[in-house]
Amino acid sequence: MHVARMFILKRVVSFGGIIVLPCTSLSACSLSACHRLRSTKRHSPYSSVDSERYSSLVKSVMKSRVTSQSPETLQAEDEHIYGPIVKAQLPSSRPDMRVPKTLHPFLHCEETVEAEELESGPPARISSKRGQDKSSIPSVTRILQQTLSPEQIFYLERWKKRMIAELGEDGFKEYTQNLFRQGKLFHSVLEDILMSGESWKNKSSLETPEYPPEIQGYMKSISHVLEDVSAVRAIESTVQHDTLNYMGIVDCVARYRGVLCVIDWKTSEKPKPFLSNTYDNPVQVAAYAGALNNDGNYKYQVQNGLIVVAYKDGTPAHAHQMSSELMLEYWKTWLLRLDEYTEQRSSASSAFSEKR
DNA sequence: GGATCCTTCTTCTTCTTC
Repeated sequence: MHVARMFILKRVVSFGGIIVLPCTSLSACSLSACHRLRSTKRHSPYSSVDSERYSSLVKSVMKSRVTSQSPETLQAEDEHIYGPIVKAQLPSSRPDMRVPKTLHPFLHCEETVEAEELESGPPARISSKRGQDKSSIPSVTRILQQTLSPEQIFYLERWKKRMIAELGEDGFKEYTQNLFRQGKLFHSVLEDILMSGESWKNKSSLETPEYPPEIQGYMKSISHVLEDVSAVRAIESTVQHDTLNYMGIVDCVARYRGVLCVIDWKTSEKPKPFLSNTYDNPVQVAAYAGALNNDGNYKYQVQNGLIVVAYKDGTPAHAHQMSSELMLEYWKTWLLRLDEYTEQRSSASSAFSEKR
């Protein structure tokens, strides 16, 4: 049976919970027809079906359920329903069997400086270096954005399209602006708290009226994580890799349960109970740590990472601690992304000079 | 002082039945 037709059948089956006749095209089996079927009498929905005649069809549909849908098949199906995705690329899986061109070390030197006196002063806050052409130094965020996998681009476009269909262009714009505003507010309040020494530990709860109402839930969400945070060394501080030539801003460097970590705070609408739910966040953290370790402004090394996902309803945040081994793995992934970005840039610039 | 940059988020199929 043709693959696309199979999906239509599958979706129809799930829409109405009714087995319908095989159809040769979407027009022959429109969604409105399905709704009509759905709204008909509820008693014994299978009574009108010649089950013997369609038993092989039913079997084949059921058998196909073990096969997961891929971006290719979803795209074909979505194009029937929503029309083609404007920026769609042919998705292909990217099994990372590749190795970075150069395996730059994650740490600047093997001996990690652990001098206690470094922890005594206030947290560092190095703002971006002045007097340099910043446009020539790409940021971690930009590199990650420019090197998203085709799958990521596909699912993000698909999500955007669905959201616009639901909220409209303006509604979608407002929705994303609101997400950004909340994230920024959360970060800035957290920054103040962490700058204030460890006074947050004297509070029984971070859910106090002094914080803006829209982020009180997030503060409650992270309160149990903050209990384990100590010795804050840097907040919202610029890091720049001396040789790999990229920069970024780390949210926080502190000890979490006694281990020095690069900490990244995130707000999320969906629960992210596993590290694998956080998409590129681990790569981002490894990139920051690698930059910090190779930035002359910082006299210490950080081998571990922590991603904290906070929730608006106050549900306890998920804190994903990354071991030094895991950080090294993500460091390699980061180096690959960096290679990819460099290749993109060089091919773009050579195309530009050819044009001229 | 204005312009620009970084960052802030968003993704992974989806439903019923027991």
